[in-house]
Amino acid sequence: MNLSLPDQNMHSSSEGCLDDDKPDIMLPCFPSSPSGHISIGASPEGEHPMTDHMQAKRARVENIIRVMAGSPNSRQHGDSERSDTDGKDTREAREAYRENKRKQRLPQHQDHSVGGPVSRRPGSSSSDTCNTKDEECHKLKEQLHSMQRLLRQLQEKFLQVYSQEEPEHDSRDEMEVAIEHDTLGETTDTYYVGTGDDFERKNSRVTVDCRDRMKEVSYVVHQRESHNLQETLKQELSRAVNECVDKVFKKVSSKGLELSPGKHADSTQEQPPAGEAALKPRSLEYYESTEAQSSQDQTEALSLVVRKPAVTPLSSVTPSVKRPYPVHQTPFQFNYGTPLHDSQILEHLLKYGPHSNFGALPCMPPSMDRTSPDSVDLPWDSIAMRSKVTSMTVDNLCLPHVKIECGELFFCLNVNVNIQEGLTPSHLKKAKLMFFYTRYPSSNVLKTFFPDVKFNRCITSQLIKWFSNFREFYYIQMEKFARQAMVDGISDVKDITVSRDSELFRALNMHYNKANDFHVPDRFLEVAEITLHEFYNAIAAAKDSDPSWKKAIYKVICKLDSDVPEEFKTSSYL
DNA sequence: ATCTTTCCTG
DNA sequence: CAGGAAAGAT
Repeated sequence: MNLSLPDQNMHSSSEGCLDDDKPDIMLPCFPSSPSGHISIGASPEGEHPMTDHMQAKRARVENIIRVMAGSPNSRQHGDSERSDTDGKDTREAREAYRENKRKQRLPQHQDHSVGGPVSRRPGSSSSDTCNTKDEECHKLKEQLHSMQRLLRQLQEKFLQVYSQEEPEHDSRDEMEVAIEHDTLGETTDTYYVGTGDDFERKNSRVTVDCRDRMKEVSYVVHQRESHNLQETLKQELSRAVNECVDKVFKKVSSKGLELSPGKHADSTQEQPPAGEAALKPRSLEYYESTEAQSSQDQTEALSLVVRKPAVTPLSSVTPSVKRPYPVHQTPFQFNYGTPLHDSQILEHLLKYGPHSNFGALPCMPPSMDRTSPDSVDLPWDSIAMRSKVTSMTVDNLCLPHVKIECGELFFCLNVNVNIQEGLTPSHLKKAKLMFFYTRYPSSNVLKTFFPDVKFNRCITSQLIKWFSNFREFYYIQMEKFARQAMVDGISDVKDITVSRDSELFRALNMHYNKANDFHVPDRFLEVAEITLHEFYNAIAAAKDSDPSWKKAIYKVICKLDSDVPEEFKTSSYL
């Protein structure tokens, strides 16, 4: 991990904030953030005004993804998924008990300026525009080619799925031939000569359409060397992707994924455990049939529904796929500073699948089998493609206006694609690092910065509890060192400083950044120093005789939160 | 009344 | 760090 975030992401002055008397609404004092504190990614849910239709559609697709991939996280309690390094066997039972006991709803308050500025530079000015344009053009061309390649892979995978489900039609070879031809540049309309299978025809049509779309983009690339090239190409490129993916998805839908309208219920309701059979590949027909026959027992939000394996005996073709992605997979690094290309997104999806973790790994609950990493790639491929197709279309759905900033597209994908249930040690690590920026994160902030976590009451409480524990340790240290300063006979608060050499800092760093592989922002040192001063002053004024003397200090400190850098949304913190 | 936070314990 | 009681906030 080489995270060394620039300190200008932090508040540079605390005084301005201190004057604010509203602890719930933070007013970031960004000297260098014209875009301010508006989060572009926003929260994974709800903040994009979506129609009911869209939400229902999205919920259905999410459910499809989950079911099809047989997510290892499809089990019941989020907490039971937590990687349990301390080996307490009673944890799950305790969690279940706690979950049942808890009645409170998720905290929804205090949404202070989620997310920091997106350091998206307005682009270089006039001087080097020529070279820049050439570079841009070249990059875009590369993107285009890459996307074409990926599209072919997509189609190939797509066909693999169907050829497995419908072995009577050996359509795959046919498609491979088509792809081969396409690769060789043989424009042909003979794609769907052959089986006469309707689906094949449709899919081939998709292929042709997509390819034609790509050709349009190519045409633009070659024709437009003008000053608007960059934007034009971006739009063309992205539109092409969206259109193609959408077409693919529509074929999937027409093939058998039409689900009954979503019955949105309390999303926090319990789900039936999926069991290990949940990860086996299932034919689309299976979904159709079970959807029809068991629709009455679907009382939960579709996105949460996981089919009980007992309902229908599953194919025994692939015995035990426990994990749809490689255990030792390199976490996908994403940097908003360099917007991710669509093709990279596709590539990642193709490589690792929709449930691959762009961020945190490992994310396997201890109960899951980690011993068979070899089994991951084979059957997963077939499952994965369907999920990929639908996953990507989910994002299409949530961005119908074709907002084409790659970063946003990726964020949307990331949210929808890598949903984890349960918090892992890497989530804990990330939370600790976030503490360097925010001591009092709102639940909305937490949701924003843990987009790969499927939140429920329990998870939210746990995350909040983490920060509560962090604070506890923090304040204990502060009090301890403040009292020590008293004992040491320091009479002036100004003589108390917190530097990276300070013992106090070392203690804190050891706690929140044990690996010491994260560059703690200077602002945290400032906040620590302020906190220490507050404690010192209070103790010096003998205010600690008041049982609630710390409250005043908490009130001050809670205003010193900074925005957590965007990188925390997607980067890996392992 | 419900939810958040702190405090204490293990 | 989690569990739970209790205080605090709304």
